Amino acid sequence: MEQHLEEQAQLPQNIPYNFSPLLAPPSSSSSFNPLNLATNQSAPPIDWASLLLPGAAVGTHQTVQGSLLNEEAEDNGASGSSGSSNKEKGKSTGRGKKATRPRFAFQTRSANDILDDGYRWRKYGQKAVKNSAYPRSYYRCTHHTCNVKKQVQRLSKDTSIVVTTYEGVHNHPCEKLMEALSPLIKQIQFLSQF
DNA sequence: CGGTTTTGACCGGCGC
DNA sequence: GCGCCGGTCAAAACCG
Repeated sequence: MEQHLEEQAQLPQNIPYNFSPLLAPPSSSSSFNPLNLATNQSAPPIDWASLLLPGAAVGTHQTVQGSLLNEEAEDNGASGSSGSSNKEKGKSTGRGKKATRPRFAFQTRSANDILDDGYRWRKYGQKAVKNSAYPRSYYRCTHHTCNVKKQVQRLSKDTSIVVTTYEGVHNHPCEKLMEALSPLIKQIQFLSQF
């Protein structure tokens, strides 16, 4: 099933950016848009790495396009149980009780496979996919309370394009972001006391 | 020495 | 039922 690459080539580029620093678990719906990302079609592409880390010299890369895919999946807290891993991948269509784990993918033009989004990832797998000459890498967020996953894949057609697919929402703040924002926050707190 | 990457095995879904 | 294919596990290697 590799057709979804073609699908996302047709979807509009509404990037929800489910990034939730200091945000409670998914009880409240997340149309949270911390950086007030304009989704104007005339807006220039966003250089995420430059936003998140000013000091990082990560070559030239730009977000080509992104898409949102909703899929039913939910975390099972039991992790590390060796032997048999019970995965309930229900194909139930009517029961939408579980909060849909958001999956969103975007393509990036970059010479570097791994773009630093401020979170820390641990690679747990790599597989060769059928229609691509390049392998797909699987990453997981290193926070134990957080089971966000992402996969990175380079297009065989255009080597300069990297497809990154995020799955899930972080339930913890991003350290690098907080670090970068802390002077601003302090300034705001200081100013707000007058 | 602790965390991360590597890499082959394993497993489950799906199509034939 | 079987084989392909994609996702994950886990042990060993690697690295700061």
